[in-house]
Amino acid sequence: MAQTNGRTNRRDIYLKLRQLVLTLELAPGAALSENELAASLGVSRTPVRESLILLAQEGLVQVFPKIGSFVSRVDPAQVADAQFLREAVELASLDDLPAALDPAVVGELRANLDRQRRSDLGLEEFFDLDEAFHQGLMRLSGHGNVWTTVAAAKGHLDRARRLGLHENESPAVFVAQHREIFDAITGGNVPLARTAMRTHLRAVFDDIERIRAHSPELFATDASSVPVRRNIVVWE
Amino acid sequence: MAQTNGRTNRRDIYLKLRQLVLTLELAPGAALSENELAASLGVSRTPVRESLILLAQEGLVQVFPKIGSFVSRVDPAQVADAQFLREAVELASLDDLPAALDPAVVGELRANLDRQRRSDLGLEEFFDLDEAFHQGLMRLSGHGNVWTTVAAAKGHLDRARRLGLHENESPAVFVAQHREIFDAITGGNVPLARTAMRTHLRAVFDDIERIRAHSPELFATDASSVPVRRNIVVWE
DNA sequence: CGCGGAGTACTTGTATACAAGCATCCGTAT
DNA sequence: ATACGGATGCTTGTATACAAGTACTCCGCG
Repeated sequence: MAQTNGRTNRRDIYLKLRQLVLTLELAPGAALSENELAASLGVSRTPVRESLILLAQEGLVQVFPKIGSFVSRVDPAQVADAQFLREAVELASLDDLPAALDPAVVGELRANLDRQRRSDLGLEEFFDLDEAFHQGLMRLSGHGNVWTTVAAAKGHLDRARRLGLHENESPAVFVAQHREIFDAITGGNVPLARTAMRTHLRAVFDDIERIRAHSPELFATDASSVPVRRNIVVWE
Repeated sequence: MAQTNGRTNRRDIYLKLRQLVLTLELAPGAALSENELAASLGVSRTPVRESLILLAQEGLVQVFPKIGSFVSRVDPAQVADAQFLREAVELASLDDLPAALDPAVVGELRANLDRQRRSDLGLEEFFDLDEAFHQGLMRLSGHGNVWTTVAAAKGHLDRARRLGLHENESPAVFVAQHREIFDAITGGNVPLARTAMRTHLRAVFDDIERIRAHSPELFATDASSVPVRRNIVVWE
């Protein structure tokens, strides 16, 4: 928790850039110029640069000294790592569920699921609800804060998921799986919840190779390859 | 993964400060001044400041705008979170062990264990070996890179471990547990490995309350409490 | 036409100057 | 003696100037 209490430009810019990267509005491989970003955002290089450093630590951007900064391409290895991490954590979390579930969180999850079933659900709305749903499950077992770490590590996975859903059918199948997991948990059937959770988490992951064949330019090939310096910074 | 290829002052300073915090040479609660650190290290504020921002994101330091920066006190909640995370990941890793273990890694682990059994083992050496041992286990199942994420998240846990061992007996019991885990793995007995691993990981954790009673000033009480501004920056 | 090299325009890394805010200490008034 | 207030010295946040290095462009030469 990089808590800088008072509102600072850096925090705002960090969150904004992070959002742009995760939503693919800043495409993998795109060149980022500290100067241009600073000019676009109406601030100096300092907060922009510090934000990029944080994003680099998360693996969302790559900074090559004296060369340039780039939105990192989706790295299949990092996607697999994030998949393993979240699966391990979320499954272990199910084993720590208390006998009496917190009714407030349960109600919140139920409301979340209701919104997921709305027919006019947009993609970004679904991702927000999905994120909140999984974090809520972690809170049920008292490990809500661990989700922060998982969330920080799964940037590559999230981008791959977005790629999959952008060119895929509706997220209806995932919504149904969410329901299944939730019902198993509230029904006290932990083994069933584990099975449903594992199935759910792997559903997205198994799609990645297909996506990669479809849009190879968004994926990393060699980890140390330097992207071309082109300014594709077009947004808003 | 924050790869800035060419050597930069920032990377060096970041690693140095991180080491000082994790080894408790910079005590929890100590005040850090960007200016003083810069002067001590012979550089300007910029690389120091950027390092502190990274450490803040890891939760190892806290930055209060216009007030000061402090080495974060050990937060029992974050220790518990890290414990849960590493246990989930390391146990799940055991389930992914291949039938044929990589002989190179196995040999490396064996050599590591031999060094752990040396009678003149220093504490810092033990911690280094311990870190390498657990990372090696993850590599056996092909999840070596995930250890990076776990390592980044377990800063508070590591500091608690050091506190425990500083005032505790020798790490001999942990070395024996390492051996037990290793033997179970090479013997192909995954269930036994899981049991041994869980026992091992919880051995340290269960000691924390005792340590806390002994040195309460190093632990956080209220998450939002601002430490006193005193310059105890004494090292080397 | 092909190729090489100097110039140039960009990049990030670092240092420094200034801005804004908090805390403490000290002097003054009550 | 005590309460209040302003000066002062610290802090981090931001902006900017400069340094070092890469890559591309373009012109001249073979």
